Amino acid sequence: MARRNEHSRDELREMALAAAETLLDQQGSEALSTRKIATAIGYSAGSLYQVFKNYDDLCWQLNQRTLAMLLAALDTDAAQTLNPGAALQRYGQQYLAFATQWPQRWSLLFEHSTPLDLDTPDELEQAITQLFGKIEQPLSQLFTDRSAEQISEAARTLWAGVHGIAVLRAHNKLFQVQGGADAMASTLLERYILGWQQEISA
Amino acid sequence: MARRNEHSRDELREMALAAAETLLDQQGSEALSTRKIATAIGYSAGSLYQVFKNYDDLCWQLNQRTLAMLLAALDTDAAQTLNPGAALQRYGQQYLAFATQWPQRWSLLFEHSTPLDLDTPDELEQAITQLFGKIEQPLSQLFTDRSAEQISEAARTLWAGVHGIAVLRAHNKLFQVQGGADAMASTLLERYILGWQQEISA
DNA sequence: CAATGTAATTAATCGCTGTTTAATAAAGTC
DNA sequence: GACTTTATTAAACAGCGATTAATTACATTG
Repeated sequence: MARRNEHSRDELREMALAAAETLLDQQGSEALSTRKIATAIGYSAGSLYQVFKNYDDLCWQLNQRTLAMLLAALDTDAAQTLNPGAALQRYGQQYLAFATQWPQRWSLLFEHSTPLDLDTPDELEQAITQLFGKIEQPLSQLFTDRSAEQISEAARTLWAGVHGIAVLRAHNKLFQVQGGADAMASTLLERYILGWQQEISA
Repeated sequence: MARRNEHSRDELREMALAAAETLLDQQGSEALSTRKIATAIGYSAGSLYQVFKNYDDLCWQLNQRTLAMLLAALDTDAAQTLNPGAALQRYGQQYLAFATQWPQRWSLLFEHSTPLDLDTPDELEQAITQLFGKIEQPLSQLFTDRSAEQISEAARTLWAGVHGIAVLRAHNKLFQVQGGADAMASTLLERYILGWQQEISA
């Protein structure tokens, strides 16, 4: 068959990733496959290997797009105008909301573990660094007398905490109250900050 | 071939689960398969279906054993003699240590999401409830004037927080400092408790 | 325009997976 | 010893990621 140049390489890549996102959203990561993606865009499965190194590479590129979406979702300029504590609260709520809105994409982002041979792509690591940077900013406003390392560690701790809440909620069954995740993240952030301020004044 | 009754049903089940744990520890959950497990115990893959409903069921039973191990690891009576704050710290460190010692089993416990059709087995839910109970005890000692619901929510929040730290550490690359997880969990617990106490006195 | 070379696309194949089915062999029963 | 029951397996099925050879379309040259 081979209708050549009907789509450019980049077009094919974009079509495949878009189709994969749709399949992922509708059927979950378990049901995702090269054959289904290829069929969805009217190509053969083998053609995907001209655009992706392998299935793992395709997943990384999916995750990269998801991370970009997540960063954009946290990029409301409202965070700039709010006071630092409220900004942190807002980040937490937005993170949980993102995990709710895109459960499958968000889940793939963290369930897809690096298969030991290759390490995390640079662009993914940069996005994660960017994510932590967002949290460090209001934190450094709140704790001006703390070192950059302490701010960085606190940012990672708080993000890990909110992430853990999202993880447990995603795996159902761990919370009886459904609306509890938001409140839990809120108190986690509030009490951590209050406690840290208490440490300093002591 | 069919040498019958060489092993009882329960023996076969035990052999399969033990072999699966070895394979899991050595090669990870991705490499685990019914054929490999069966070969390891000198049986055919089909024989496993007399003891396990399906592969998912086998994973659930693996996870059940892992949860039992985790509960046992947290069952040091030292927690009873320590003051509440130190007991919580100890639980956190022991949880992180468990995730370090059994990375593959611990990972399977949370990566293996329920495939929608069947819900989490009762025995697993009970074990999780037991886990939360352990955390609630020192918390209720620290915060005697709080309601059971508030204690319960705090226990889940703190456990989610420590769990999130373990998750991020397991997926490598998210922390530059390797020994940082312990310190992060420690400060998370300490500052949360301090902050909560501050809330009360206010 | 025709011939050649090149690159895209696919059908077929490989080895793997979980799962089911029919055949087989051993044990229990009368 | 004959018959039933049950454990066990080999074989098959559908699907997976990945590779390969063949085919088809395009581009380039003479």
